[in-house]
Amino acid sequence: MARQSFDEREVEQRRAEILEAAMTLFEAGGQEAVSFRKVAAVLGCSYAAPYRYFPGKEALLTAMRAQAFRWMEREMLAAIDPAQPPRQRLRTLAEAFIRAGIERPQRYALMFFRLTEPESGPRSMELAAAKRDALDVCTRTVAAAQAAGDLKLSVDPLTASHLFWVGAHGLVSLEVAGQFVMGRSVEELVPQMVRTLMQGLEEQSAIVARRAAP
Amino acid sequence: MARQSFDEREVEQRRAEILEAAMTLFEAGGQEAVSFRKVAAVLGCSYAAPYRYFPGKEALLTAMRAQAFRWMEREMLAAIDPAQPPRQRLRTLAEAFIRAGIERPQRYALMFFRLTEPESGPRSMELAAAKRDALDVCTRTVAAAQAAGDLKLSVDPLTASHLFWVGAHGLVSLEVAGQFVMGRSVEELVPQMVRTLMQGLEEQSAIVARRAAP
DNA sequence: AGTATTAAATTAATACTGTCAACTTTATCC
DNA sequence: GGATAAAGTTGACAGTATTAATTTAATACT
Repeated sequence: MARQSFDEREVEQRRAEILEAAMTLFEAGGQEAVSFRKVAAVLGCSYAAPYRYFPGKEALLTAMRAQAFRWMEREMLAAIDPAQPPRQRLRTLAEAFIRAGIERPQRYALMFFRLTEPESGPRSMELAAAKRDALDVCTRTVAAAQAAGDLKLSVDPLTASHLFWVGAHGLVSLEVAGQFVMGRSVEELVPQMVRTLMQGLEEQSAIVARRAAP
Repeated sequence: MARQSFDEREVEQRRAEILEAAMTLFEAGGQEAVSFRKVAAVLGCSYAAPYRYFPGKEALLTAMRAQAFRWMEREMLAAIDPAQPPRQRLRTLAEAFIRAGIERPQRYALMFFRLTEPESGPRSMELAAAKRDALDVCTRTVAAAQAAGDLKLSVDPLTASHLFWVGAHGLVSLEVAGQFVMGRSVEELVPQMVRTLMQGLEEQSAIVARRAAP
């Protein structure tokens, strides 16, 4: 028999090279700067070669999205400071997410600004995993705060972390899409959102207690 | 001298026809189903004719966005029931926004899923106005609730309405982008988000009072 | 009425894009 | 060395946005 395929390592290596080239183009000029032809030009191969490794542009974008979610996860993990009290840690985490998104609007848009289409294939698996892992950082932090007794939630931790996620995403996505032009900056809104969510999620008795004995 | 231009009415009429054709295509197949060539085909003119009325695709999309915001404003206004107490009215408004967005994901994406680029030209003015008017519905409802003494805010009404807007948008945009695949539906999250925001935005003394004497 | 003027519309052309099919190269196994 | 099959290349098709050159047609003035 003849050679049947690259070593799995080689294939994965080539895929990574293509992905890297695509990411380079993306960082330089956003989503519309990425095309199979430009990617091929960067790699010095012909424009149809990448099709051997990604069945279409959507697959390439899916891989790029997964990478972006991994990046976001790292950003969040890097922001966690174990020295901080759990409550404060959650606040820091939210701020890190928001800052990261605002500083890299293109990447954020890649991750979140798209319509759902039926996902399938190995690339989508990886994307789903990356997404889950990023959200897990948030969920764990909420759970830790609750376990430490620093945060008394009126809902379960998973719901609470989802609501934090939703709030943070609302802020970033509106900012990135330029919907705050009404003379108001996100900077003012971020701490207010975080405070509002914390206060709104806490057991009301906890608030009373906190006010009575700070 | 010869004819210098269409009557302004005629020009605006033609523009409206083009916009309508574009919207028809959009409703049928989303953003990628809209092209100058298809619009022209629908209108029965040549593919470059629309350029007389919209300088480029971005201008056409801007006009479409304004229309979408006007639609959202109508949806919200239609949901307002003066018979309801102001507090409940706000809840209803949030739910109407969220429902509308989820039912028309393409339209919602058109409105919110895009990166900021320097806007200019008359079309952008109209878009900004439509956006402002839609948000104003929210702001007015919050202000009315506060004026009626039904809602005691710990922040100014404009900030409060912005936070409601952010929360609602967070929910819709994540849902529309298919980010809730982790086995949780928006339906559960919507009321929780609304309750959390309301509770978090209220004066803490008001909560205590509400608990003491419901 | 006839003609000059000029906006509106059309056509041709450029430069891209994603994707597929046919073809060539090339590395490995027997 | 020759067979084999994967990897890569090339050509082609059907789109896209956009611009420039050109044609059409309607008006205003002589």
